[in-house]
Amino acid sequence: MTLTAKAEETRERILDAALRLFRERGFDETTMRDIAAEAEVATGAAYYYFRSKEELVVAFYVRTAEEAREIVPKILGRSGDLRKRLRALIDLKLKQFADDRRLLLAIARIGVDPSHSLSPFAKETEPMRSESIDSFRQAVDGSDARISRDLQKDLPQLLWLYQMGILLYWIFDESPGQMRTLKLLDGTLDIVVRLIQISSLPLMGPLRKRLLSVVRAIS
Amino acid sequence: MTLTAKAEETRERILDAALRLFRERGFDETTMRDIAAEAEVATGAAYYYFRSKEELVVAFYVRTAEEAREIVPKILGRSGDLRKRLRALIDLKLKQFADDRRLLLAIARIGVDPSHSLSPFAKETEPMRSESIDSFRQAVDGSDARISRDLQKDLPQLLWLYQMGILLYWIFDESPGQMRTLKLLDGTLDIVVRLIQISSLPLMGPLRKRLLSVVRAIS
DNA sequence: GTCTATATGGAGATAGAC
DNA sequence: GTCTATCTCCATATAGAC
Repeated sequence: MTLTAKAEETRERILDAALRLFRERGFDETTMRDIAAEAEVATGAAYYYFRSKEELVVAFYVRTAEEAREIVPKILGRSGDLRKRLRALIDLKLKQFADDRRLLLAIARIGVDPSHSLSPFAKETEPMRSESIDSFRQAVDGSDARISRDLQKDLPQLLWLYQMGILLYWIFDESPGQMRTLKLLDGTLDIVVRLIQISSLPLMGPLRKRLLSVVRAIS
Repeated sequence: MTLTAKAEETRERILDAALRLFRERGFDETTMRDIAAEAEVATGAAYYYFRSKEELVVAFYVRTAEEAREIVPKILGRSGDLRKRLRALIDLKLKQFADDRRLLLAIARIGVDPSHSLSPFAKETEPMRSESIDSFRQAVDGSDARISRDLQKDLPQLLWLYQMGILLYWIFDESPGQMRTLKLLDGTLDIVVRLIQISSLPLMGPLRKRLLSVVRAIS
């Protein structure tokens, strides 16, 4: 998988050409022929580096994940408040994708099919997924919220799922400045944090255990 | 939109041929040429009646919705228990689609894109959607559960959304007999009903109001 | 209105040049 | 290993026959 310098340059040229065209005219409106022409290679060359058009979008997604790796520790250092920490993580993602929001539509189409190898839920994308889940683990563990031990184990995954839901809503949110998503985020994040606290009360043990056993049975 | 008898027969022949082939070899593996050939018409004829391959799946979906219209009142007559009533509605859908579960994958791909005219969330499919939501309204209204008035208004839509989530999970559930979905249903339905009851307590007014205001802001 | 014959344009595959 | 030229197959469009 290690590429020569020349190959690496060709690959980057194709990816850049693709992202440029996707931004200009949209994913569906851009053909692989267009991309190859823009990068000044034959169509087959584009397929040599990216097995499908969707894989170009995934490559973009991977780029942002690499960026995030460096940023996450910084933004988590700012506060111990769980709500703020979660908000920081989600805001980062939204910011990273802000200019290419519609592009994620292509990923969303794949995303609903977990058997597709490029789905965020597929085995093949496990490394990226667990890295993302792990950032939620950091957000939880480093916070000053008191969370029952059993919940603490599965919470990061649940929060990641919550983030995916928010992202999905955002992708299709055509309200000005996507303010509907911001409202959704404002409203639900508050509820989520409150539910975490409520369900961590000893009184809530039975309901919490039931919920967690369902979560474990299906995931 | 009223078809002559002959046209109606052709349309049915094409739809039946399509569903037969979809079942035999799957949606992606069946081409419009295959379908037209199986129905003994030209490719264009298939497109005359169905604007796209997906529309054939939607036609199937509409068939089951028509069936359901007669069955729903019967199954809701059997018990006043909210949990049982909701379970009956969801079980019906699962039963109706049981033999063509994988076919719904084609709808799921569309489904995530609310701007697609065939999405269950699109304006164009509003009649079907509201009929389905209305069956949940019947399930709630006719039950013996005590539900706060404000929640009662939005609850049917929320329950419909819950059902869509279950269906989505089921479509991709490859466990034997889809028992994972049944576990998910068993576990979550219990929690859902309990949450409805808990949140209807006067004590929960503020949290409930916050939740409902979010729901209204985004839908 | 109902349908056939034929055309178009794109995703992806492949043989083989270098 | 990198890449070009060319091919196949399909969804969908369209002109026009009946």
